[in-house]
Amino acid sequence: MIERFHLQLLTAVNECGTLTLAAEKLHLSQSALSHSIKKLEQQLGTAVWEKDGRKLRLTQAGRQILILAKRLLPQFEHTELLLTQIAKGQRGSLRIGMECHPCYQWLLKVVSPFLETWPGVEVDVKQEFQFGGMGALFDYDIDVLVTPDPLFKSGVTFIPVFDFEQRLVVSQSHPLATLQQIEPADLQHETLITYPVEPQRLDIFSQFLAPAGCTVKRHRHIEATEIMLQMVSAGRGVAALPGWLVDTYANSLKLVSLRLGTKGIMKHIYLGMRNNDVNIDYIADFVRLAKQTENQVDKG
Amino acid sequence: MIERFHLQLLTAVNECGTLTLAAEKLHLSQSALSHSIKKLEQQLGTAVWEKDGRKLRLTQAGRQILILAKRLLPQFEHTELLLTQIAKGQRGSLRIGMECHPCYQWLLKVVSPFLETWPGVEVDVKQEFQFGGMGALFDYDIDVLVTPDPLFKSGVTFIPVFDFEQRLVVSQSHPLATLQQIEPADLQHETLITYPVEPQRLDIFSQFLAPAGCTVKRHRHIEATEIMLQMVSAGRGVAALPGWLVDTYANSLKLVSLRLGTKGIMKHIYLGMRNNDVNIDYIADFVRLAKQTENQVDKG
DNA sequence: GATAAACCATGAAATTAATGCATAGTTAGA
DNA sequence: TCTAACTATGCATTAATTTCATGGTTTATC
Repeated sequence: MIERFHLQLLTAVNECGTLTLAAEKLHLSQSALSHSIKKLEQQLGTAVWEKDGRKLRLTQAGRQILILAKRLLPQFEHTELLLTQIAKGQRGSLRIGMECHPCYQWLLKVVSPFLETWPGVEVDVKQEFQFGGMGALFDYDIDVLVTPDPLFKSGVTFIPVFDFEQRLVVSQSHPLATLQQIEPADLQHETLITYPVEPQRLDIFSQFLAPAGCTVKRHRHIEATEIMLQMVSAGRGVAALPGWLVDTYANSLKLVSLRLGTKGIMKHIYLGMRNNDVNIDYIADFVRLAKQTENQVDKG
Repeated sequence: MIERFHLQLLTAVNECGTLTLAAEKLHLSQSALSHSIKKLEQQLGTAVWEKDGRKLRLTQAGRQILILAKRLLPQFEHTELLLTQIAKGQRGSLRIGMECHPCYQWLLKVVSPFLETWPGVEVDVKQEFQFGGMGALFDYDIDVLVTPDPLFKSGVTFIPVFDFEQRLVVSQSHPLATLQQIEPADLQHETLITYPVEPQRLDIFSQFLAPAGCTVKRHRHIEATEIMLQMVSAGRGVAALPGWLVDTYANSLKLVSLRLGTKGIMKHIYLGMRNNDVNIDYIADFVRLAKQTENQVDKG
């Protein structure tokens, strides 16, 4: 069996020229190396060096091992370096799961500084999960879940990072645009545009229309946030979206956002992660950065 | 320090799923593996697996090591396979040094069957040596020396493999072409074409012209055998070459070869090799094949 | 929810391997 | 022929690996 030590041995002897000097370099006795060589040669069934006077010359076999050493040793060392970085929490992978469609815009603001601070961490964003966001977290498909619906189970920690109001978006020329606030009945003749998810996961249904026993004239699905806003801007329908998100497009698309009900629908975005991971440096920092964005958004 | 054993350990656990089964596969106890893992993790400063119920899941660090394992283990194994072949004498390198210009044609007849018999042996032919063929042999620049001038020194063995007569080549229309044999004085008005080496290494000078105190009208150097023969064919000069070599071109180039002196110049090609290498299977076989060609050439 | 089965972890003892010491055996060069 | 500079080797020592026995956890089953 050729061991890593043998590769180092070959390399050292090759560089130093003699066993004695190689032994010094490896902080071992000349005797130890001599014994190692003898054992290796016995195992291989072939000499690694042949003595030429008081020098050692590599045999054919020895040359092959040296070639192997030159190729493999740097790879060992590279991986070990990587591992010390992982151990120090400087390197890893952060797979973010999104259970909140409009939050994508917000996420970009968090990821951007994160990538700069943590060059060694590979970031990936996933949006579809076979067994839901929680399942993905438990199955190690993702490391952090961005969701408005935390499920406080053991083994997982949820941290609130961002509050916002879910508001109705209409175009500036829409009849509802002048109202102070929207009541469920106001929507009965409207086309409501939402993301293509089950209605019970949409607050405008579960917290607004359903409790009042109201419905809308028509319900349309659109995947992309920007297209959705374009449709609203064109008067093709209304949508329920985070206030801060609407604000960023309000001027350019001539949009107005309105409170839903008297108190408005208040939402919170949570970051969920496995308890074990909470103290990983770069994950803690991700949470910190996520919390910071709130202030920026409020101002913006 | 990540050792080869650790790579095997990671691989085995990855394949078997559990420590217990991996231990079986590696012919060790489950306890031994558990101890090894603990030690490795302490050295690395990071966990390799994390327990999930009664299963083990690789950590980020563990995944890196597994990647390393998948890349390095096959290379270890490949080299070990190579070494067993070297140990059995099935593989190696045969660097042939040529100190006999025209023998190149002959060498091809030896190398061709050799390559078929010894697919694992890498053959290389070298023709120029800083310190002569013997020096190259002693310096391990070559493994076999093809030469007509053996130097019987200790440490090196020379084996005669091939006899031939050095003859004068002239074109069929040359005035000398009708002679039974050539005497030194016959060449005094001729242009002699030779390989570009020192005259003392050319038999026609050292064994034929010089002893008789004769010279030629002109002496030209040409490197390539075939061009040399073309020149002779065109009546531009005469040359001294092995009889068998001339025979192969006699018809196509309208050449005649003539005996030099009454007894002719008889030559022997020797294969020289280091004593240590004489018993290496493929080198012994190379000598055997070299001896065989003599019969073929005689007939041809 | 008790029980058995399947795992992994651990301490201590036993075994095995690696290492160093002292020294002998070579070789090269003065 | 010496000496300096190496490598090889037997033996004692030290360190490591491995096993054994056992305890603890988790999962599945009745």
